[in-house]
Amino acid sequence: MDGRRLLPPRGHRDIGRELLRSDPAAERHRRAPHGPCPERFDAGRTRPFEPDARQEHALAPRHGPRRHRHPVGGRETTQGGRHRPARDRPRGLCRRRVWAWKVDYAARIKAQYQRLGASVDYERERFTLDDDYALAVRKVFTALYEKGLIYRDNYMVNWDPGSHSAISDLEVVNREMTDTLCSVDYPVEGTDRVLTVATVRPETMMADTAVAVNPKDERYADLVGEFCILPLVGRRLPIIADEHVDIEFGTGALKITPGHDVNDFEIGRKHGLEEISVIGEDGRMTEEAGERFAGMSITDAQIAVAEALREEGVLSGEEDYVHSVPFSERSGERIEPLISLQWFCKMDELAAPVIAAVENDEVNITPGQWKRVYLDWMREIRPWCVSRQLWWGHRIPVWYRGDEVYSGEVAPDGEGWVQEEDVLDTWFSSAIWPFATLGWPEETDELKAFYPTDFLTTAREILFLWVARMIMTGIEFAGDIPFRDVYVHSVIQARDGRRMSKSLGTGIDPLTEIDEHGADALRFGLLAMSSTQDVRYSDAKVQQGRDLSNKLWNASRLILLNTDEPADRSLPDNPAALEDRWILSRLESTIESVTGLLAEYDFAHAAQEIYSFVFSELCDWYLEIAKPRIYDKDEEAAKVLLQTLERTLALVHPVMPFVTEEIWSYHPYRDGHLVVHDFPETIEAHRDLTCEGQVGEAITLTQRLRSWRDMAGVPPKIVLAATGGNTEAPEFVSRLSRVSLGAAEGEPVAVVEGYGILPSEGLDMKELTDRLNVRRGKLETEAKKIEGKLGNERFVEKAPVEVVAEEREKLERIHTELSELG
RNA sequence: GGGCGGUUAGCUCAGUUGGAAGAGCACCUGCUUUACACGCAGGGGGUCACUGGUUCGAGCCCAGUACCGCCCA
Repeated sequence: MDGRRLLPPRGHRDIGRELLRSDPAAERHRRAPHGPCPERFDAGRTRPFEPDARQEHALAPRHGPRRHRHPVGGRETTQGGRHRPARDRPRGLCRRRVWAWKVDYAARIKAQYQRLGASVDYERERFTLDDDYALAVRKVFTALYEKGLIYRDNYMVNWDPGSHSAISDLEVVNREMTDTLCSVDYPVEGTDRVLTVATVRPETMMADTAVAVNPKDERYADLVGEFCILPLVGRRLPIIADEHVDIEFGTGALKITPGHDVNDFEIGRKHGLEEISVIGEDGRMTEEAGERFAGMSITDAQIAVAEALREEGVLSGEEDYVHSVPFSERSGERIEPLISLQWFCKMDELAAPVIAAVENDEVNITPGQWKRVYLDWMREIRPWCVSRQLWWGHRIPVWYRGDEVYSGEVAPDGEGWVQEEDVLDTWFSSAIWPFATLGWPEETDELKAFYPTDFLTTAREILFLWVARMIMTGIEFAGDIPFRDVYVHSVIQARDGRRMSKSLGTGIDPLTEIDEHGADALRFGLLAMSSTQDVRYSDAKVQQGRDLSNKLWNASRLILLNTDEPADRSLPDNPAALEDRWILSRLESTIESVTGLLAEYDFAHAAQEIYSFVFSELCDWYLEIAKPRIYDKDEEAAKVLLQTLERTLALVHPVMPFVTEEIWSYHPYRDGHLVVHDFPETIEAHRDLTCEGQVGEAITLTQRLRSWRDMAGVPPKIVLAATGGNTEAPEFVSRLSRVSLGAAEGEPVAVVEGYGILPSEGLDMKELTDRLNVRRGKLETEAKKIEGKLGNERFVEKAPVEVVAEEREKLERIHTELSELG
């Protein structure tokens, strides 16, 4: 290991999100000669190492929900249950459990990465709660607080009644639900008219503070500015105009409940409406909901409120309504949008340089379509809720004493200070991963050497949550972007096209796949199958990887068991044998192509190139052509074989590290491990396009002869003889086609590519005639098509001359073959 | 409701600027050829979702339709 990598965090439970693309890409960077900035990489999902949702869920209920907030700095809300005492004992317990878990989990992750063959520095690990990392987190928080970018406020959050915490958008999953859409009549004050509103959540109506209509809606234009009366409660609600209201939906009148609906909250703030909460953080109705409903669960309240409305005769309609409803990924409970006292970070100021960095291509996002998606999101960015009500995590570095509030890296001097109970959102500490892991805020050698990094691979769902925030903090605190390239990897779906997910049971465990097919096969398969942004898991591609691994092994056996180490390894630029020049040239083309594809992060095509070079060009043709010389211990052949094998192994190693390293250990040129061997550079002198053309023609000739043999039903053992034709054809054509060219004179029974095939036993002339007739039919159809084209004056006139000339050549070739068929 | 992606061989997917439809797997026929049957050779198989348009020429460009998927609201 070269000591330049950081431990990629987090385990691979499912590979749908966890492709190893960073590894081959990193190796390309590492081995390719490049500038003074060495690289490091964060592999895979690389969410910095923290307990995940399941772990937290397993911990939290055991100690009960934590609900203690210091009210300083924010307006109190009307929800209940927020003044419970702090529970220090559970925090301590939880912390110990998390650390025990961390030790165990870190070992598992490490083992998984090792089995997958990730080329990282296993000596360097960082845990987000390490002392120095935690200090960096506090420093960042304090700096943002002092700049006035972090503040405390009552705001709408995704409240998870199950885990008793605000949760991030990422942890919210939307599901289709059928609910009852209730139409409720709100009488308009001072008239006998009613405004009918439609809602799936009648139980929140006690928190209504307005009714809104679209300003363009003529039906209600005269009512804007008037008031209506909230049924059951009797409160006066202003009728306001807001463009957000959909004229087509329901009656076109929308009840506004700023305390319990995200959109209503925004509208409420815009119009300065009162924010009332009737649902508590425990998921039950509060006293604010009125005696009749207080204490009820939301489901019970829904039924009870509908019943009450029915009694009053204002429930004018009920129908089934299918819509998507947010649920917590942590607890499985339905998310309650609640107004809650939380810590926020202002984003506008921090986002501006991030938008600029991406717009100016200082940070490239691949594939390009994500750049726009990313920018769209960044331009609409909202304040970030950074506080969480969990037992573990980075405790917010804020202390209270009476009305005083202090933020700093350590507790303030003096008596009576109480630290904030809330902890930071995991993405807050993750946001500084690229530089905090390198020792920031100290100006360490690592920081100087490795920051900024070259690239990051990531999943698209955390492009905003994490990647954007890393860029923000990077620019703000480390003084530079954290990486130049962001590669958004594709999502592998289950074999049947469904999303991979534990709850659906559609996950695929990479370790099981490795047990069955080997790590090299899995790595190859994942690269090969990930051509587009959403692809199905393909067992066939993993099989292909296994086949490639096997092929490499066997080809190497042929080479290594039959060659002696040459006294002088160097090769002339132009070896005497045609096939030697050919394979060297083809290898150069392949290296050039693969290098280019890796640079573009086109891993699927890179895998394809490698596969076809090894199978087709190296094994099927070159090794077969060279076999006699291999067995004869031809020295120049040995040099070509050993060098070609060496360079091929180095080329394939990033994709298949295990088998290539193993083969390398038997290679006479071995000098240290392959993992630190240079990625092959192209050798221009080996390029020989004339030779590639010549051998290409010889290969085509061989294939035509073989095909003809098959058509004529000639048994494999029989060697045919042919006369005439091109006397320049390489020796191997005769050998590989089992048609001895120019070996005899006689009256041919057929002509193939200008060679006259002589009569021989085993020739089934009947079979041949039948099949040749089929062939003739095809050629004639094709000839007619081309003749039609060339007969079209407009084609000849308007198409480029090259295209027309090409068509003429094609036609000529067809006529030649037709005449050969006789 | 808004945005994006997809629809090509039995299956999973390629197809660069418009110029004779490709790969892997599966299938068929041969082959115990001394690296490899996880192999070799040969072969069959496609109205490129549908409709219209641009063009000498469309899988590719334009408009619309249908179905599938993802993201956001």
